[in-house]
Amino acid sequence: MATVVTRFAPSPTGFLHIGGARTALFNWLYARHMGGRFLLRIEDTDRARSTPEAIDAILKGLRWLGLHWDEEPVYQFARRERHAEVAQKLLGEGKAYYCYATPEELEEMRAKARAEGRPMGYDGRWRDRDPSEAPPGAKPVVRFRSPDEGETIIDDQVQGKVRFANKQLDDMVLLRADGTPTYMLSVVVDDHDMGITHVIRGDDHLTNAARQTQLFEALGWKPPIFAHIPLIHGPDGKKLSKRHGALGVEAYEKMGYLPEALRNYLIRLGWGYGDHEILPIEEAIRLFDLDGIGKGAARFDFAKLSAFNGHYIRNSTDQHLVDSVCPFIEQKIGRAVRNDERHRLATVMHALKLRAKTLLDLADGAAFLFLERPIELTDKAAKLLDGEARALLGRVLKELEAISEWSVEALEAKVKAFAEAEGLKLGTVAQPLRAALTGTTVSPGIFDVLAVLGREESLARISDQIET
RNA sequence: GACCCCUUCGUCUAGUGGCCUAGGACAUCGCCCUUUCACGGCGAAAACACGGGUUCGAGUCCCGUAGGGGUCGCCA
Repeated sequence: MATVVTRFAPSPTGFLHIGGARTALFNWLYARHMGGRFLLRIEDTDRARSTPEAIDAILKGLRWLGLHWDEEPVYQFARRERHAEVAQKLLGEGKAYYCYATPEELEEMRAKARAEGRPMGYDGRWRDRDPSEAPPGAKPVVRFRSPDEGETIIDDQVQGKVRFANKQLDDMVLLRADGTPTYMLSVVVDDHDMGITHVIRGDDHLTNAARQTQLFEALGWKPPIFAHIPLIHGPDGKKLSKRHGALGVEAYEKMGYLPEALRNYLIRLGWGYGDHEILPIEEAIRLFDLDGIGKGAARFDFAKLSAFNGHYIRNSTDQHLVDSVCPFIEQKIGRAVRNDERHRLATVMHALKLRAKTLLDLADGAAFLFLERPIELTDKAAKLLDGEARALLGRVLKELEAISEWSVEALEAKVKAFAEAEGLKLGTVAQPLRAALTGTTVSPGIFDVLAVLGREESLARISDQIET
């Protein structure tokens, strides 16, 4: 059995969007599962729209997701000579021909075909005409002489057997008038030359698979095995647009999603293995297979992505989270996080991470550590600190000042004893403390907060509220 | 318009003719835990698009209808 070789072949006209990321992921997973190779090919033959920035964004996106490719990426444009050579070969064998039809003529053909209810496309008018009849000075394109009878069958690993009547498929352009190869030619030649065995891509390419199969056959090459995966839709079932999630993966990074969570979410979107939801990458590699891919389009759901993200955050080590969240905190506070602050962050991370779905949430949760006195109160916190609560804080302050060992255990014992002595529920004491210490009504356990803030800062924040 | 694909809870899915009184996850709602919010635990509501067949028996097979999507470039 030959080694599996898959590829991801983005065109660098924009960032790596979520659909592309999933396609890349499936190709990567399949190659890893089969012990094969995963190659990267940049389809940059559209010179007008391809940009180095886009290439950069795509490579960065793949790396962030941990989808490392084997070998050097192939740049399609660099292989144009080879593509042209193949077109010449076809020309020589009569399997392709020069076509001098003008854009206006083509437009006319489409209009006519539509009116007559026929498949739209080129009518083959130069298929059998002698080039000597060419209009003087006109630059021709090279078209593929595609079979006009019979059918082309794709044995798709996801969609099953899909049949196309050959007469539905018109003669596609192989070489443009300027001599550069088109996508249709380039993919076939490159997939062949790169030894690609499995083509896993969006099902918007399903019809292309038929045309490409014809080309493979004309060239005497064996077509790869195809697997056309359904597209991802927006939450409304419509095509994914920017407002729903057709964003570059770097946008997800900025929103505070972990690459492992996005990966897991993407795996589950359109692929299933029984009831498995949480699939760490090694597990995914072990279980991934083409026949687990669903046929229906899936809708993108941020809520579920966030749920996965929360899971991965809770299961990350505290240190890893400190490292990951610091850039978000620095963004918020507008300065670098100091070393002592990192240490303090690490001591409450175990509590913070239970409360976060994203790194952005985590940064919000950690915000109280970075406040400058006197701290500002949210409306809810301010409302909670009425006269009675402030008076209570005064009495608690005395207790806390008397404490000798500023530890979670000692603080807890002290405050609990105080509440009991006052005949109060712990919450009645804890909430005003939380408001005074964090400026909010939501935070990790109050003893964790006291402990991480330290004696001096805690006492100061509390007395700030008593004095006002 | 032509061709192609798709259709199980709101969403992602399990289900490959009897195990389905249709399972899980997210979201929603309720309860428990509890110093807030989370986390965690328990529970509820919630789906086989529709119509015909085939079969002793259909979510599972076939046909049709409806709805959704994709493709029809000298873009990829």
